[in-house]
Formats: sequence, C-alpha cells, structure tokens
Amino acid sequence: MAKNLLIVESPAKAKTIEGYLGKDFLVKSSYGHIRDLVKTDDAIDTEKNFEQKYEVPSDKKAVVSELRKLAKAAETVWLASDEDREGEAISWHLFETLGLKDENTKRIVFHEITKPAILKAIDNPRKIDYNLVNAQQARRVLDRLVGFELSPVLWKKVKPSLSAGRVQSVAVRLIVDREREINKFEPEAAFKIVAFFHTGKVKDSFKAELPQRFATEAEATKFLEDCKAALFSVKNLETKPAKRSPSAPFTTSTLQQEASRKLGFSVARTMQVAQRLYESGRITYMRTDSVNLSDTAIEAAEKEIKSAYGNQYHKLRKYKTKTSGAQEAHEAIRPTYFSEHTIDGDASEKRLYELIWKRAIASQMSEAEFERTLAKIDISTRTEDLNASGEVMKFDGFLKVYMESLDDEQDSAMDEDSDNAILPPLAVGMPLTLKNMSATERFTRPPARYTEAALVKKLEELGIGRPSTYAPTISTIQNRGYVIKEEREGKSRDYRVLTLKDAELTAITKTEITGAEKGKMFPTDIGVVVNDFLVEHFNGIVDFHFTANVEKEFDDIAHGLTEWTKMLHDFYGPFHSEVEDTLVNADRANNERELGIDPVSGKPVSVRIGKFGPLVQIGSPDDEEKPRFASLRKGQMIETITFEDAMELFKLPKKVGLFEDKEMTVAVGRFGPYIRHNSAFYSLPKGVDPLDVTEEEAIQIIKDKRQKDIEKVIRVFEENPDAQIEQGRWGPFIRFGKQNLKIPKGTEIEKITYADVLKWAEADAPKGKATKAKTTEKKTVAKKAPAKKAPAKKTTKSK
DNA sequence: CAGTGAGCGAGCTTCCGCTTGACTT
Repeated sequence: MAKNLLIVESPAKAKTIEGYLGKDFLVKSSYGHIRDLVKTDDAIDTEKNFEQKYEVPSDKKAVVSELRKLAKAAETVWLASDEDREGEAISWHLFETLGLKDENTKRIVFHEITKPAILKAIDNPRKIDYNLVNAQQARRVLDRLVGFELSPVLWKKVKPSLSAGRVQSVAVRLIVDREREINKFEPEAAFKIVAFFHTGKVKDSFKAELPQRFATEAEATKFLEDCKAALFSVKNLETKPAKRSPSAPFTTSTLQQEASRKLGFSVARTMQVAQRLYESGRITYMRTDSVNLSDTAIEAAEKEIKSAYGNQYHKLRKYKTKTSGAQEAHEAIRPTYFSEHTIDGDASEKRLYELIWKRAIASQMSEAEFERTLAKIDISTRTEDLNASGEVMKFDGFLKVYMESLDDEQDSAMDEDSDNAILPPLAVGMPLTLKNMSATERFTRPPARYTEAALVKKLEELGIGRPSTYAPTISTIQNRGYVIKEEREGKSRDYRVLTLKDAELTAITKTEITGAEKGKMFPTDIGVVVNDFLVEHFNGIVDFHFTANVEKEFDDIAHGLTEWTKMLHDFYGPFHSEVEDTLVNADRANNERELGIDPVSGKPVSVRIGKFGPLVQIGSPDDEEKPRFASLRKGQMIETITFEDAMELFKLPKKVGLFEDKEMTVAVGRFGPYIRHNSAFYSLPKGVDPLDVTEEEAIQIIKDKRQKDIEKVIRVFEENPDAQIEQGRWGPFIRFGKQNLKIPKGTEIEKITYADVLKWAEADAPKGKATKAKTTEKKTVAKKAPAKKAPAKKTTKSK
C-alpha cells in the first residue's frame, strides 16, 4: 500500500500527477464535490445560524467509500483540490467525510499541472483555510435560499415548476432587456457617399468615402450634382505605422466565444469537445478563468515558434486577467504539447484543437506591423473632403497563425465595408479621375441579439456564474422555456441608391432583407412574465450588480473580516420578508393586455398567458357565449402582437375541402403550417400561405407527401403491414407500429426476418428499470424517482 | 403539429458549483 494518498478533483489530472510522483504516491480523484446540501427544504435551519444538513449523493457513494478505505491505509493524506473557494470546501468535505485526522492530513495547492509545480506544492503544505471554507458555505447557502424561496413564489404566482436563481434569472433578464431595446429601436436612414477614383490607370482604382452622411435624399442628390463638374485631387497624405497585438490565450469564456464565431459551435458542444481533448491529454483543463501560462508552457511555445517560424516571430508575453472575481485556480487553456500543430480525432476535435493551438501560440508571438495611409481628397465644388485609406502589412507577426474574429456588436459598430485596401502610389496635388460615385441609403442598426456565447461573455463581465456553469446555465434557461434559440425571418425594406457615372445621375429603389436572425436567443412570453415579476418584486436579486456585491462580502469572509452567518442574517432577513409579502400581496402574473374590440361581436380582444401558453381571446368567461381562443405563433409575443395580427389568428384552422371523403383542415402548429387529413399531418411547403391554400393545392400536397413516403420504404414485411424497413436520415431503420427500431450493427438488411423484428421490438420496449433499482437504497430516492420521470417526459415531448 | 383555456387540490417542481460517465435521440 502506498504511503501517501493524494486527492485531486479530476481523474485526468490524477493520472498525470501520478506520473510525476512515483511509487510512494497513490493519486485519486474526488470527481468534484462529494457532499451537498440535502435536496429537501430543511437543508438549512435559518433559525439556528444557518445550520446545514449535508449528504453524500448516491452517485458519489462509491467514490467516497473507496477514498475512505484508501485514506485509512495511508500514512499521509494530501488534499490537493483547486485553490479557490470551491476547492477549499471540497478539501474540507473530504476531511469531514473521510474521517481524516489533523496530524496526518496536508493541504496543498498548485495552479498548473507541471512536475516542478507539483513538487514545490508538496514541499509547502498548509492547513485547511476555514475562512475560505466559510466563504463557500455562505455562497452555497445563499444560492439555496434564493433559489428555493423564489421558485415556489413563481409556482404560486405564475406557473408550477418554474425556477429562479441568482444566475439564471439575470441571464434571462439580459435577454428580455435586449429584446425590448430592439423593439423600441427606430432605425434612422442616412445617405452614405462612396466614390471610386483612379490616377490615370483604370486598374489602379481605389475607394474613398465621405466621413459624414446626408440625412435626406435631396442633400445627397445635391452633393452628387455638385460633383458632376468637380475636379478632384489629393489634398493631404498621411502615413503612419500601426501595430496589432495578439489576444491572450483562451479561458472558458473566450474559447466558447471564438468556437461559436469561427466554428459555429454551441457553448455545450464546445465544452463536450474540449472535455474529450482534455481527457485524451491534448489540452490543459478547459474550465478556467485564467489567462496565465506556466513557465514550462511559455518556454515550450518559444521553442516551437522559433523553430517553426523564426526568432523574429517570438515575443515573450505575460497576460493579466481583467475579469473581476476570477479565481485563477488553473492555467489558461493551451495545448499540452506545442509541437503538435494538429491531432488525430474527429472533425470537431481537430478544429477545436487547432483553434486552441493557434490562439496559444499566437499569444507568444510578435505584433503584426502595418503602414496605414490616409488620403484626403479635395472636391473643387464642395467644402467637404473624401477619405481614402489603405493599409500595407510590413510584418505579419502573430497573424501568421491566428486572426481573431469580430463580435456582432463590434461588427455593427464598424462600417460594413471599411476594408483595408491597398492604395496606389499617390502624391499631394495629384489630380484624380472619378470612375463613379454613389449615395446609398443606410440605416442605423439596433443592438445585436445575444448568441449563447455573447451571453456568456456578458455574464462573465458582470462576474455572474463560473467557467463550470456557463454552459449549464445557458441550457437551463432554454430548458425552462424562458428563452429560445432559433431562426427568425427578416422583413424586406426598400432603400434608395443614387449613382453618378459619366456625369449622369440615376436613382433607383432597391430591396434588402433586414432583421433576419439565426441561432440567436429570443425571450419567450413565459420568460418575459417571470422576468417582469421578479424585477417588480425582487429587484435586489435580479439586479445586475447583486452578484458582484455579494462576492465582495464573500471575499470579506474569506479574509476573516466578516462572520459568514452575520452576512447571511443581514441578507436573509429582508429577503425573506419580501418573499412572505409577495406571497400574500402580489397578483397572479399573466401579462394580460387588451388589444381592441372585435368589430363582428363587439367583444374585447385580449392576449395573455394561458394554461398552455400565450393565447388571444375574444370575449370574457363571464359572457353567455363562450370566448373564442387561438394560440400565438412563432415570433409573436404578448408584448408586441398587434390587433390586426391577433385577428388573423382566428382565421385558422380552416377547412379547405374534401379528399377521399374526408375533410382537409389547414392550421399552424409548433413546426409551422400543416394540413390535417384523416388524422395525419402534412406540412405545407415553404412559402405557401396557409390562409389561401385551395382544395386542389391541398390534395396535391397530400399526394406528394405520400409519394415521398413510399420512396423511403425499402422493404415491407408480409406478416404485418405495420412493419417495414425505411431509409432514415442516418441510415435504414425499422418502423414497427409506433416503435422505431435500430438495426443492430453488421446486420444484412436482406436477411432480417419478421421474427427478428418482433424480438428487437420486445427488447426495445421496457427501458431503464435495471439502473433505477440500484439507487433505491434511500426512501426519498425511491419515492422521487418514479414521480419525477412522468412529468419530466411530458415536458420534453411537448416541445 | 389536434383538442384545451375556470377551479378544485395531492404531490410534485426549484438553486449554484465542482466533477464524469451512462443514458437517449
């Protein structure tokens, strides 16, 4: 048995460290936290100084009992969890749960997994820092109190099963606020002047722009008219050197942002792929807020840069974390071996690795150097000057490997086409020939909607959430139905273009699509209702600075300046009163709004959240005649729907005629417009307006769909017409009544018999019972598991 | 992907942060 047991948080880390330490050390992992507050409402006794009830969750029991056994046998136990609040608490929980003794327990910390760092840590052991542990307890207890007191208020005042919390509710608020800014936004039009000149040789033409814009078409026209007979010349030339520096290596948040922009990954996908790279030893730990590189990494990068690109490309750089609240328990995300420019693996692993490699390498490279030229062009008939700018790269530096892409926000702040073209040789006083000039009507743009990654960036700026929770938070707010990531169609908009060419002025109207979105975060009506409710009654909690403020107090606790229970008392007293008060006094929230009066019945038309989502309604339940109802469609919201749009909703579902003696009905569902016929669904092709589908068109759509279905069938089983092999998206599968069966790998399709199908269907039917039986040790678990299953399934299915 | 839309009421939901697999589609 080894003399020393060293416990870290992650098994991959344990493996690496074991290699550094040799035979005397057994290195094991706790797999994160091993204890947590019990899941029931009595986890914290607010009357007794916030006394907590902890338990080892069932999935951690095996880990804990193994560690306990090993700890008993070891001479010394080294607690090597991360050096941050959570890590310190993990060490403390291990100490308590494993029944460790002070005299043979040592607490050590390191910020990088390198041999010198580990050895140095072992030479400098310390004791558990109870101030830091208390700070974590305060954090944990506060989050539980907030989450488990606010959520039930929502169940009572809005809808069951909703949730609220210090992090998720602010994330939703950001999205709701942004949506409102966009709705409120009124674009302003202005005419932008762009001209193309040459110096005699037509192929040397270059672009110039007027820095100011004209508010009206009349002013723009006047400008172009003035330019008809004008003489143009170079008035001023200025050449300046410019430099661009590389970005710091990746943290979790910046990796998520770049992977989203450059690879189109969701934050969850980025983390999944990064996890695989980490586990296979390709990269360092992927949940980090630090931009720091270890000395060994900096040296390795230097060596690689010098040998691959030359000495002039290297520049030693150390980065400082700007994010407030960063705990820097790890290194930045970097490749383990800089010499590996690419790796084996699937496509997404390769692409993400390359991104990480390039960013880390570039962070140790020299600046890119440019020469930027700005030319001012005189117009003889006007006082304004045109600007032309060009950029020549003198030295590529880090750009040889890595170019960071721009955010949407930065994007819209910049001119769409302010490219860095090359200017031909120019001299002051040189006359210029105008090729053409245009005045194009351009509109100011509303603030950009959040992508998942942009939301993570914002949360990080506000100090809300941690690297390990960004991706889960983004998932939570979508799973709760507060926000939805989707595609929305834009609207077309006309704009004017005036062109001056060969001393002739022409004007045309063009059309563009504006406001189309893909993969952006939109609030849902329920998200809006919950947000407004929380802002009205619990503004302190959903305030953007709440986390930053309590973090300061946690820091004070960590430094021994504040008693953690006092901090919680001061918070909980007023908070709990607010909860009580809201439960008694607040109205139910459904964001009801009256839109107008139905001209046919004379009854009021209103919109609100109903039992099954947002709806419009004509009349009220008090009327003798029952009210009429219709659900809102994709992209429509309670807050913004117009009376006209609401009235349109009552036109569907609509009967369009008969086919095979059965009625055909057109309606709009969750996945778009469809025809219902004989209890089957046929979606309408794109671009067909559900309101004016004719009987003939509907019949054709049904026939087309049937034809396509027939083409998909590979084989039908004679024994049962409900059993057939079909070509699916990912290959053939068996449709057996309502069951979809996988075909086992290596099976020849020709040889499948009906008996096989019956056998596979049988095997497919009952699921997941074996695994559940194992976890029924505790009464609470046994009671909860089946009850949980049923409603959870329903909600996921109804999406 | 329809239909529904009140209120009654048992028993359920819920937080954030630290880690991986074991699940399904």
